[in-house]
Amino acid sequence: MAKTAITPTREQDFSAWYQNVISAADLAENSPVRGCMTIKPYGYAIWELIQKQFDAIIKSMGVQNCYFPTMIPLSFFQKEAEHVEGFAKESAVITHYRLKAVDGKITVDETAELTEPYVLRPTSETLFGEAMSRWVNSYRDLPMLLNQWANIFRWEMRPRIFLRTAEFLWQEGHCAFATKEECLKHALKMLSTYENFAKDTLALFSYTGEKTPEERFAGADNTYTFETMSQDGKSSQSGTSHNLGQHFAKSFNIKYQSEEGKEEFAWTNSWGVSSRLIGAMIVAHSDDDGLILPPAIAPYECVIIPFIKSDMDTKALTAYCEKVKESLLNAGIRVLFDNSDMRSSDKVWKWIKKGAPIRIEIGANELSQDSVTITRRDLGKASQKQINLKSISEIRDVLNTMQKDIYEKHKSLTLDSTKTVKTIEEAKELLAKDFKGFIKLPYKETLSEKYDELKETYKITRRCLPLEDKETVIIAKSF
RNA sequence: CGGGGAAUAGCUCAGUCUGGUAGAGUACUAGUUUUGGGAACUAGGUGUCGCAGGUUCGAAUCCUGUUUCCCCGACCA
Repeated sequence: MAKTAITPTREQDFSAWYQNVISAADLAENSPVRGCMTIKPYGYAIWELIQKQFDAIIKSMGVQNCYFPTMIPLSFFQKEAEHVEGFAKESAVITHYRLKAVDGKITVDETAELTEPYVLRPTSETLFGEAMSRWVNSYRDLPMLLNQWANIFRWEMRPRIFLRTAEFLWQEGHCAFATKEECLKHALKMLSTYENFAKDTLALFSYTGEKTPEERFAGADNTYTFETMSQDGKSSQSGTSHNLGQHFAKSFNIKYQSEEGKEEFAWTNSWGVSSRLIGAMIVAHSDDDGLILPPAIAPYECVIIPFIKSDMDTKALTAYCEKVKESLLNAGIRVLFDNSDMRSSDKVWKWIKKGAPIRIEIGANELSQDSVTITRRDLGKASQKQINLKSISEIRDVLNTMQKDIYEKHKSLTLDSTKTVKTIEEAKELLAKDFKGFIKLPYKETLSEKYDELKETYKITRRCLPLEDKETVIIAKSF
């Protein structure tokens, strides 16, 4: 069997494989702080590309960015009963504002206790609610479409790098509307925006749907989600959109005067995607040789690797590589000329593990033929081909095709690993045979003790009721 | 937060039972020959043994506490 860059393989131990892909690609590492990660430059570059592209989308939809403090007064949580219930168990709380040194040891100064503790934001509905109560006055102020890019704290009991960390990065949109209909329509619009973004940018196929009541966001009328599948058949809640109805408007007193001069409560929604997207993308696409990045979020879509022979004119080769790099940059392609003095074959492996979509090899052959040799990361050596420098812009097409192919592959994986059954007994049969994937069945079938039994035994959860068919529920193991 | 495992060189780990002052592979540095999916030889540098106490003439090793990671649960808008 061929040697793989990552051990163990996905088949052998998916969880260990996942962590090794991240460290081999140099994306992130565990930090000394419990449950938190340090995102390294290559990993952060991926997040920046996600940020940049999604930010452009929401701005084109009329959303404006703003920024609130990381700390939320404890009293804000008390205003919405369900909400505090939902987040109480995973909140980090700031209680003191000063340190002291005793015998050279730094400790908390117990005399410097805050009169009101602050909660490190687990989400910002309360802050936005309080602000909107002042910012919304007239129907002319609506809709108010806001977003913030921020860090979030949730004291997770069992963290997993990117997929579930105690601190993570996200965007949270918070919007207020004059009518119930507008608000719901917009929440659903954001859900489809996420679905398309996941497809076009992260090459992720997803199931979109509504969360069942027990999975709903604390304080929402409806929670919508898009769920993506990992290669071991588990589901990741990759983004959500909540229709908050008037819960927060009433708790925080977000009122406006209508055209008729009447005072009305606004309707609000909120929606977010986080750095979990990176984790979802890794478990969906990567292989036993490491990371596979869809071109749209690859820090470098192409990496040029020179192959130097001892009797070669190094300067001529370097100059040629620079020329190739220039023409790719001119074609709007993110490219890196890896001119470091590693061995060429080591560079090849390095960029395989880091998931660079296209590897461009340039050596004596290419130099003499005015060409380059390209290899697609997802297809490996079989996809290797030589193209002429004159038609170098064809690489753009290869990247576009690759983006689509990775999506189609993930779509096939998901559809092939989704089984539809009619009864809870059939679902049980599947799970008993160690089925890895999603199971679709009539929702009412899961409203019995038999489902609870299944849930206990196989650790499955209701993922969502697909928008197009709310009588059906998708159940799966969760990340 | 409960149960189990772990923490020693950048990385993977041996050494811990039986206390005596730190080791391998790999990586790294230099040189030579190499280079198209993980090169070979030669010569070198590398450690608060997670952290804090304790026992001891002496602690990576024994004891106590603590932090972090991994696995299984519970938890997870």
